[in-house]
Amino acid sequence: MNSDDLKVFLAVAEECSVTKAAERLGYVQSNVTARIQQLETHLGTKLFHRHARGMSVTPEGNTLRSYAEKIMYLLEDARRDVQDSATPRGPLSIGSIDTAAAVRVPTVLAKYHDNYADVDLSLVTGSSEYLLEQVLRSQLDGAFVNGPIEHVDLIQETIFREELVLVSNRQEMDPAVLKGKTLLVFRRGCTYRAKLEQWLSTEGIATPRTMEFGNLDAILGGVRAGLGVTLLPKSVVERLEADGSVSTYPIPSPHGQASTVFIRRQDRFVTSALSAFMGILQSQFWLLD
Amino acid sequence: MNSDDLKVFLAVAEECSVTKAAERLGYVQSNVTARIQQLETHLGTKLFHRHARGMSVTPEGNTLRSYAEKIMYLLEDARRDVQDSATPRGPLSIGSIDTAAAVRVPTVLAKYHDNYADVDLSLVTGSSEYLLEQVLRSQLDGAFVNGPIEHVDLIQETIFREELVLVSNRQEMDPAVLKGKTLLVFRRGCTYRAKLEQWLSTEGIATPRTMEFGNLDAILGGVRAGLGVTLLPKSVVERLEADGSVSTYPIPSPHGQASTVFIRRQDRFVTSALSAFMGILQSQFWLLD
DNA sequence: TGAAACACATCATTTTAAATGATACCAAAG
DNA sequence: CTTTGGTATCATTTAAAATGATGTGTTTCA
Repeated sequence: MNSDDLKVFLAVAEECSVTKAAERLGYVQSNVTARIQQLETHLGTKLFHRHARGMSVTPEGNTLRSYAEKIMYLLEDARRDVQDSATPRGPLSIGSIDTAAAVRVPTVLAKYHDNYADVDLSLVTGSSEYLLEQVLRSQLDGAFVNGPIEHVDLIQETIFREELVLVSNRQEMDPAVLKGKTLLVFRRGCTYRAKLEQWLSTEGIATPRTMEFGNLDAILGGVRAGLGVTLLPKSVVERLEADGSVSTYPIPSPHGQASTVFIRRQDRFVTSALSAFMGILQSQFWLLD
Repeated sequence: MNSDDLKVFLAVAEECSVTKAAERLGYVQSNVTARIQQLETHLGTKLFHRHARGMSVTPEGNTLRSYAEKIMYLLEDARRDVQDSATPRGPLSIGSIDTAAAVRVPTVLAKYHDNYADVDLSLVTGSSEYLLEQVLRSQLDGAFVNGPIEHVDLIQETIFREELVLVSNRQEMDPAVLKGKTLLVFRRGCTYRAKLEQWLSTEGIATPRTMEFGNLDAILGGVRAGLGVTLLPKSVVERLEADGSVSTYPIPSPHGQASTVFIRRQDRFVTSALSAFMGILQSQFWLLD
């Protein structure tokens, strides 16, 4: 048994399918079948249940899986640690929630790129839940998400605190106008929506109807068109408010506070590229807590 | 890079020699050379310095080495964890210092063998230092050594406490007789010797001359032949004392106390065979502390 | 109910990577 | 200045992995 066997095993375990795993690995199906069988023979254990829809891991397979994952991470970290020279280079994948990506993160990225041009930087946006998952799977080196996060495998550092405001195209703003209004929110995992509902329940106002949008610009477009109101960090709408296209209403504490944290996997090797990124964060923002 | 590459790499790193590594792995030298070169090319880093006497790892090589060791252990543990069925079987290597091997351990081994005949049990004797090293290298599943041990990678459990006594062939025994006597000790790493010296310094008696022996029987033979005296756990010489061939003199506390601990690697998978062994220990002795 | 779609298994064949064996080379020790 | 003890090179063999075509069994749905 070696790490290549485990790589094949893991692919099948994750895809629950020999065919899909083969596709992902760039192999032909029969090869993957053969290698799984070989591994099972070698260990003297059935690792998968076969059924018409695909494969599913047995308890023994599950045991192996946790080892296999650790080994894969170690192999990758070993390569990085050996190759990583002092000056940052190579790929760096950062995730960000849409709101942070709109106002805070761009300046960080710009400064980072100025200083470390050899790093191939990429930014992925998505919901906090999605980004968290990606960081856990080591698909992202780190991500800005809504905090606080509770997870043993992650390290979080609070980067900035945001003041949440209700945003509308009306001139005067008042919580009461929410009655009968529609709330425009992100599709999934919107932390702000939960905050709003908490607040409204203390105000004795019923939760408004909601419309779900896929991105920030769509939401802001909707607000300007009078489609409804939304809840966003003040910093995101500051410019729009200044030129009069929207008006805002601050949410009182504690509901009006949101923190953005930078998360990364606790046990993975920190590349010099990532280390430098965190350095920029520290230099640009007070690291809170 | 996969775990097979790392296995070859580790062998060379440990042997400081391609030739020896090849021998150990059952390969031909040119193959190992080629694979190391390939690995270096792949990582873009020199992993070894070449000199006339062999190879030595570079700093980068050293970095890789720690990862490689972890990965090797994980691979072995994965196999064990998946294969290990509830009923203990397979190999179990236990180490023991000579004194414990003489009186306490045999009964444990006997009982273990009675209960778990399918386990292929082996016992290695040696100094505490040697056994500790072997356990750390996972050459032994566990070992009885003189405690206490301080090591983050090891778990220790105190198994029995021994009362140390001076052993002589004379009838009357007194610390003063040590003057001008020779002390018979084990070659290296003898904890008892240190204890004796501590005690003697409080008694104001000069450290006696010493003779070094390789095993317990030789020491006891020497004592009976009037060659000198020795310091051993009371339990070891109880039988000899009863039949009158030696006499003993107890060392007062705290110098006269020695504990025997069972150590095992902290982070390795505990096979059912080892688990059962520790179960026997618990049933036969009070686990102290 | 039967044909299409889907998924894993089997097997003969090809391809690739690893291992071998012979030899060259190099530096230190004698 | 030759032997010894080590690594590097390279043509060749061998073994393992990957492929491609085909078989078998299950579900889906017309």
